[in-house]
Amino acid sequence: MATTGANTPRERYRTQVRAEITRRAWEQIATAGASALSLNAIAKQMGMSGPALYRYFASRDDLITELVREAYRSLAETLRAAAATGADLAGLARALRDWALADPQRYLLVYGTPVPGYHAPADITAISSEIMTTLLDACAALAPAGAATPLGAYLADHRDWAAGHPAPPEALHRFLSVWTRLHGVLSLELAGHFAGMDLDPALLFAAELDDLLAPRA
Amino acid sequence: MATTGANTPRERYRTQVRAEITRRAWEQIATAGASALSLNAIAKQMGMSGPALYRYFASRDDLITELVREAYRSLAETLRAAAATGADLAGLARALRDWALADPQRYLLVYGTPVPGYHAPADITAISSEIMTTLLDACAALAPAGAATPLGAYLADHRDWAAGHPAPPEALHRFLSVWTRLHGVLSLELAGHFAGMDLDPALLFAAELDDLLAPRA
DNA sequence: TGTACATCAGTGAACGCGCGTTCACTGATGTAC
DNA sequence: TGTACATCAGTGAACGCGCGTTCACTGATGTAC
Repeated sequence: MATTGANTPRERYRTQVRAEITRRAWEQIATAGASALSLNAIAKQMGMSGPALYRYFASRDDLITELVREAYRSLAETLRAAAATGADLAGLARALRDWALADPQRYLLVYGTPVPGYHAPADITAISSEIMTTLLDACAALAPAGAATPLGAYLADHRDWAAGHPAPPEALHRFLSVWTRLHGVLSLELAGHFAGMDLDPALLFAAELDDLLAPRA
Repeated sequence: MATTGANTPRERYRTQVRAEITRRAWEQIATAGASALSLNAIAKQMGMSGPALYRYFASRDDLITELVREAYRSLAETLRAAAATGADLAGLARALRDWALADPQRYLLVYGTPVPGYHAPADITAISSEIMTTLLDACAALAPAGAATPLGAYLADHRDWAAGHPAPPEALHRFLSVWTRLHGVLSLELAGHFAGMDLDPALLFAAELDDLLAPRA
């Protein structure tokens, strides 16, 4: 018996309904943000009574956790797929931006303002490090990132988060730059901070990426 | 008559109570995030009945707008004060980080996940551009930022957001880099994404800043 | 193939809660003569 | 200085709302003999 159920009609039905619930939840989040998510509102949209949803999710928090999990999984899969088709770091960066723009609130659910006190379950942090690994691979595959840096030296001693990845310290450094810098442009774009500035965010993102890939002095 | 009231005892009392309301509101936001902010809860904390607050704020949205305004003003003032004491770009960056760490939710209220559909009043965007101006000044005061870049050329044609600031295109480019990159490290730090990675966020921030100030190839 | 039983999706009523906001009011503070 | 009036902070009751969640239930679907 596969643990990945969905064999019997009942199991198929269950996963179908669960999928519809999360689909409507995403719509709601896209419209009004994650804090406005309401089980009752979703039930009403589906023509069901509120309590019915408790057959599928133990609580509202449980649903949100599942959404966070879906978001991480979706991003991990998107990057993995891009890497599988031979995308380099630049390609992964573009895939990241496309993924973020496809559903800004989904990106922000993962990388945006956290709910104070919320702690993600362990399996989610595992997916998160899968994402990092994919990007780290792409960083390591690039030409050497220039001279050793002070931060590189520090990272040589603090590389547990890389989960045994054999990337040299310079690649670790590059990964952190890529992550923080792409997130910087992207999150300001998604938050609308470039609106009204008559700037094309795509150009800012591209310029950031070019600079990240350019050789250094 | 100064429009900056607070002359009569009643006016002084009014501004005092308003200040206490916003102070408690900040405490609440720091504890549970902006979406959990509740007028009734603040009133209860102050030993007042809920409706009493309507003497001071027309609505919950009104209070939140005032908090956003306070946050922008506080940051503008912090940077302005640092610049006034001769701080260069690096000094302003450090002042920014200190300000953000002093109250993470305050930073995130300004630069974090936006509430879909919320539009800030005009006076707030004015303060926002004051912040940009201060940073832009510091960018322009630096040694020339290296060779002209494609983005610099683009910015030469899209500089309305700089509100007539005489900075050369390279300085505009540098400002955007500073803004997006510092925000990148800082927001990931505040969101707790470096937690569990055994990394010192201060070092990441410092490395980002060093790289921003280093001369380019 | 048919019958007895178990599983389980979904309902409707109900609980308790806290929310934002309005309204008519009391009582204290300030103002004008 | 004292009195009449206006201003205004704060109260308490009330409205309507939607929330998450529980519970006992009905009825359909699946399982075992």
